[in-house]
Amino acid sequence: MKPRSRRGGGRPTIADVAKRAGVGAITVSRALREPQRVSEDLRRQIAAVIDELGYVPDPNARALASVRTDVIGVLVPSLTNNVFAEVVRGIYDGLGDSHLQVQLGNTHYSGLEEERLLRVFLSQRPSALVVSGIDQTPTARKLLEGGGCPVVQIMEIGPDPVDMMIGFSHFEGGRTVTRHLVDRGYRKVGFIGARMDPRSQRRLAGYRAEMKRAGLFDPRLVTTTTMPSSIPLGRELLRDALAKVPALDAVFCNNDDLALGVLFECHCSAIEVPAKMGIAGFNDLDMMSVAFPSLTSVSTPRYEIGRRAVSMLRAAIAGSRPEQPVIDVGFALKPRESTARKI
Amino acid sequence: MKPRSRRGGGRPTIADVAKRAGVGAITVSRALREPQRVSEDLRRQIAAVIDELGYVPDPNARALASVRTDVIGVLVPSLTNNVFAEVVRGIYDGLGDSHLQVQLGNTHYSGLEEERLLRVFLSQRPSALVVSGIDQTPTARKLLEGGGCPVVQIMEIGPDPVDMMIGFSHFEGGRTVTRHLVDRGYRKVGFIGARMDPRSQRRLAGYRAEMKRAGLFDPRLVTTTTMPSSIPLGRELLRDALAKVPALDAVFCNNDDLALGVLFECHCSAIEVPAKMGIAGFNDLDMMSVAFPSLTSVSTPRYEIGRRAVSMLRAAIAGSRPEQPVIDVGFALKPRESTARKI
DNA sequence: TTGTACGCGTTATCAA
DNA sequence: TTGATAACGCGTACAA
Repeated sequence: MKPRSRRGGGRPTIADVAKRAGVGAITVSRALREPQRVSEDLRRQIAAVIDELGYVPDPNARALASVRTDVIGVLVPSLTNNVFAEVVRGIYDGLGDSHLQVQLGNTHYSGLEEERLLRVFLSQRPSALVVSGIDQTPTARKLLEGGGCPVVQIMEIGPDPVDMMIGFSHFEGGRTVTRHLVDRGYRKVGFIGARMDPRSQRRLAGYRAEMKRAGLFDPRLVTTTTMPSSIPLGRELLRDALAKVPALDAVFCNNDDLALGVLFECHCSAIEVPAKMGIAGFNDLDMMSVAFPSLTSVSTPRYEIGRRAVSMLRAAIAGSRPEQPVIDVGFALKPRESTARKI
Repeated sequence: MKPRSRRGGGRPTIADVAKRAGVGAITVSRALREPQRVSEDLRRQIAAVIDELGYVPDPNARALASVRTDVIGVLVPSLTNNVFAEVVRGIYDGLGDSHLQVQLGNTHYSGLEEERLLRVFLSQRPSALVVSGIDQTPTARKLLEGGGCPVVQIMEIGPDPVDMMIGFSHFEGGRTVTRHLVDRGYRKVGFIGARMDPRSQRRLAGYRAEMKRAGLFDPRLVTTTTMPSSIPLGRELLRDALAKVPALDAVFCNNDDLALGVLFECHCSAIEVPAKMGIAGFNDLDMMSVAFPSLTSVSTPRYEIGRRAVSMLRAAIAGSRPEQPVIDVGFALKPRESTARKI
């Protein structure tokens, strides 16, 4: 019989703490997770030994031995995108004093990558999952439904939640902006879009519906690309749009980056904003209100979505199902100088 | 003796695969990790069974049984900040076809939070670690040195690496921009800075050194805040700076967001750029070249830093120490219209 | 309130 | 090239 070889770096284990404190290992375990079930005396004693030895629980061993871990998996299509960065911030803030850990995954706007990450995350037995949007692949949906943990889909709402949902209607958002432009007297209202993920598509659908209602729709007014959105791209797309329709007098941009690019292109080409060109963006990043002229946009409660998503999950983990599984947080049009044309 | 209870969701285990394939569990394990050590026949057979059963290895069990996991921990001060977002992109791209996984941690510019995350990460026995900057707390430094895995400090270089380093001198960066402004004939050159993390501090030090050299330094030219950087904040800070020094004729902004805010403030207050106000930023985000007028900045190889950091780590994991533990990737001044004053 | 026995799924070690 | 056995560190079930 050989001595224990201690394959792991020789870090103290729960057994070391137990021996030193003169108690059973399970008591140490309990002192950590359910202090109220351990007597005051032992608790203090154990705490002292833990401190002395510098004991840190091994999360892997914990995960292996337990049915559920304390991690909540969060899948977003992008970390760079300010929109999701704010959602993530809301999520972290929503954690509060809970023991939950966040595991972040970046799907890069790919349904297949979402599937892959879902498998990776699910293999850790998370206590809850956050996924973005409502366009999961059938396989991903099955994985979510069979995951055995609460799930919340964020940023959008739709008729058929996997479990819970919190977001708003991008179709209505697109419609609202478009109506605003039309109401301001713009007639050749273009749509400029990048990336064109499902939410962008629905904003476009809202634009199209409203333009048709107003009898102003023309497919040549729509300029999109699947390239990632950026400020430089906004400049390019406006040039493309003007090449197709020189009489263009306003644009609804897919998002705020594009809108800022459009503004720069207008400055550079001496196109007056809002007189000769109305500009509206989407999401209302903080730069919109300080640009010159200030830019119209649609404010979306991204931070709140992250925060409330976690609240819903924490409640679900605790066993209480929400009365309302689908929450519409809405959005708010922010009319500014860039569409303030004298009518 | 009770039947195995199968606590974990009933997923197939390596033992199931082994039994079905008529081999030992360890052979399945090897077929997965070191295929060349398993005969062609068995390999195919095992692969078929894995496919049939839908077996997925449990990362926790793997981590528990192994000395090292395949994760590389990455600690950055912010995920929102475009600079670090690009570093992270470089890191992912640098992974290539390796089996390495990335575990991301956000320190929120806090040394204590960095310490905490370091403990969390280290408890997973990562195969390598990436940390940002060179200002770790003494405790964090000890943790890194005792972590038993390769470490690379990124974004900055300094005299005393924990292990490896890749970055550039922020002091020199600040100095270079300042010299550029002075060379263009600006005399009341202000410094505007937000957040003021260690790297910002060193850029400020570079500014100060150069201004003193030119005999132009005045503490009232410096306007900083610890608030997070943003475009709106750039507008505010310029107003503050002008209130202190109405004769201000140029500003070196801590970063590009502030520079863009400064530009908007100039537009709004009808201050001519670059004639009455020179503007320079730092990092050269893509918006800088398309703004109107285009904005001078300092291009920093963030993506490359991420990519090469991973290369260094992969080499170190494979056992080869770099000849050069500290790599200076430099930076490049990008002079544009915003500082193109006729001299 | 505390402890005992054992299983969680995998890999290291050593022998064949 | 393959396999048997013993860890890895912790939590669950049940007993005391």
